[in-house]
Amino acid sequence: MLINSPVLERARPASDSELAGIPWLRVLPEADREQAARAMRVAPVRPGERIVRFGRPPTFWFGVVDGLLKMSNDTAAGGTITYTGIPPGAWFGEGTLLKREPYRYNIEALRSSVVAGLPIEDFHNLLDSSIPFNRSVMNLLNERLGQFIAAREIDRQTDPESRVAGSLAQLFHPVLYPGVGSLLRITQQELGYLVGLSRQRVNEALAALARHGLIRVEYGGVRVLDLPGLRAFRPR
DNA sequence: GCATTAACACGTA
DNA sequence: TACGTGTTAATGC
Repeated sequence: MLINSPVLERARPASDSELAGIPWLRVLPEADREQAARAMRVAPVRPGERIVRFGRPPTFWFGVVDGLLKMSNDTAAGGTITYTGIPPGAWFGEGTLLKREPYRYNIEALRSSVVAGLPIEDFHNLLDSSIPFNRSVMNLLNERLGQFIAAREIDRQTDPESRVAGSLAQLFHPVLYPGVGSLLRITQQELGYLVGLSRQRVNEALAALARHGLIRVEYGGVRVLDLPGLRAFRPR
């Protein structure tokens, strides 16, 4: 059953507290919710380990229970393009599941994480039978479309402060990443990987954003104080 | 000029 | 102890 997904070979059933952290489960009628909960698998992931591999057929709809993942692609030139960080509460991969085509990106853990997976057949069963589930997935896709437009805008900013501000604001998205809350657990090194800056430059940018009262830098994380301000940050 | 890597001291989990 | 942070110095485009 777990063919093609090495990560979830170590899987166990989801605990009640893990299930409680999954927003789309709550919109389902009880029978559907219980079936999905039974089908759900949870597994730990080591730093650097891949959850999704380019070219592999889709097997699960994935969610981040805890930790931090990274979506990226390898380039012909031998480099890596990082698209986004994936923090707790995120669910991803539905596009690939819908098309039943191979994954077009890699997803790996930036640090020790816990990942949940709903098997593809259960995902399609819910899509075929549940209007609340369809609404929830449609809402997710809609929010994500907004993310992509915002990401283009962030990419056009050249100064490090704006890029760090924009990338951070994305990670605090309350609908896409409901597990984050106001404190995002991320090191300055990890943020550097996501934004494409050195740790030292990220440190400097964070200090600037903190001076503006937009965030507070904490040990091993960043607390957001003014999300709209962070989203709108521009250098002066 | 500005960002990067390297290096170090210091504080925290 | 191991890791994350804050800072400085040297180097490169």
